[in-house]
Amino acid sequence: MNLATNTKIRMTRQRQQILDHLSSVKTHPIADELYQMVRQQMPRISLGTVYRNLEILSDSGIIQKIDVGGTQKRFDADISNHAHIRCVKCGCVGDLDVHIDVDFEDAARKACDFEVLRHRLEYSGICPDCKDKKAVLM
Amino acid sequence: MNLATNTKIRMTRQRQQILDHLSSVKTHPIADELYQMVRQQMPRISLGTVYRNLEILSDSGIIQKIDVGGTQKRFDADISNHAHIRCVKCGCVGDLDVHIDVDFEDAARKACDFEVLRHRLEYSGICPDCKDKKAVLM
DNA sequence: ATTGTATATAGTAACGATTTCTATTATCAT
DNA sequence: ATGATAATAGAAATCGTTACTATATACAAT
Ligand SMILES: [Mn+2]
Ligand SMILES: [Mn+2]
Ligand SMILES: [Zn+2]
Ligand SMILES: [Zn+2]
Repeated sequence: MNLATNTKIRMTRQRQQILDHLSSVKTHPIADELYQMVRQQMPRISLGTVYRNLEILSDSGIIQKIDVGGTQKRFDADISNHAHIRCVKCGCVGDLDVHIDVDFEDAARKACDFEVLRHRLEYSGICPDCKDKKAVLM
Repeated sequence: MNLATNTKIRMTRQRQQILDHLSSVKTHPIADELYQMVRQQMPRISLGTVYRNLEILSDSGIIQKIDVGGTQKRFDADISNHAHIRCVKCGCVGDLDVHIDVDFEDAARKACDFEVLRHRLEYSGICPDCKDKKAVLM
């Protein structure tokens, strides 16, 4: 299951907490980070519940799962179309509103025999914090 | 260690086989697929050796490790700058020579506080084989 | 060709992220 | 309030990848 389903989902206390916490941050947390956040309010929640709900919420199109390399998937309550940049030093992920006026899919259609569906633009670099740390060491 | 190192590496029989097999295909195989290929010639090679050598070869800049989503990393003996497209049905990965005349890094620099280093453009779609299979079912 | 030594190997165990399993509990349309 | 269905906690399992270790190999110097 990968696209948004139109099945209505039950709103459990756990699911609501996960969604609330994810909505309140701009950091693109991994599953375990959300687990730690929600545990403050619900100490008995299980990590499996966090994983399952993140899956259900992203399948429903309410949040998005993002894969910017590295070993862990990240999650974003902002489902608008925007790019991401990952810090090669600390692994943090930031938003990036680049608007490049190019029809990417169309360009790709001319270059292969696939039925082109979507594209993803991802950046890597060094975040402000890590830039500062580097400066201190010099 | 992530960038090309200038340390010279020993050429073992195992390493040569892995490199030869990878160079002979255009399929962007995963580690286990290369393991199966090399096993035809060297039945005693261990999967750990395949993983270690793929790491060493990509650190040396001789091959590239590519991450196009999904759970497994893929490898490519073609180190030229080109994009990839992944089939959402079967997971196969194809090459894509799209040349979009845009300074991606520069566009990103204006949109965030990161020191922008590089970008990656990735596509997903349906490969020719899976298009045919779908047609047969209709 | 022989040697020395740093590096690589096979085989196996460990790891870490994610998924699956199952008995119990909660949601929500009726 | 009831009951059908979906969700939960907690634990075990899965799977890609990495680490460990005793033995073997590559290769530069002799
Ligand atoms: Mn975002
Ligand atoms: Mn390629
Ligand atoms: Zn950073
Ligand atoms: Zn396909």
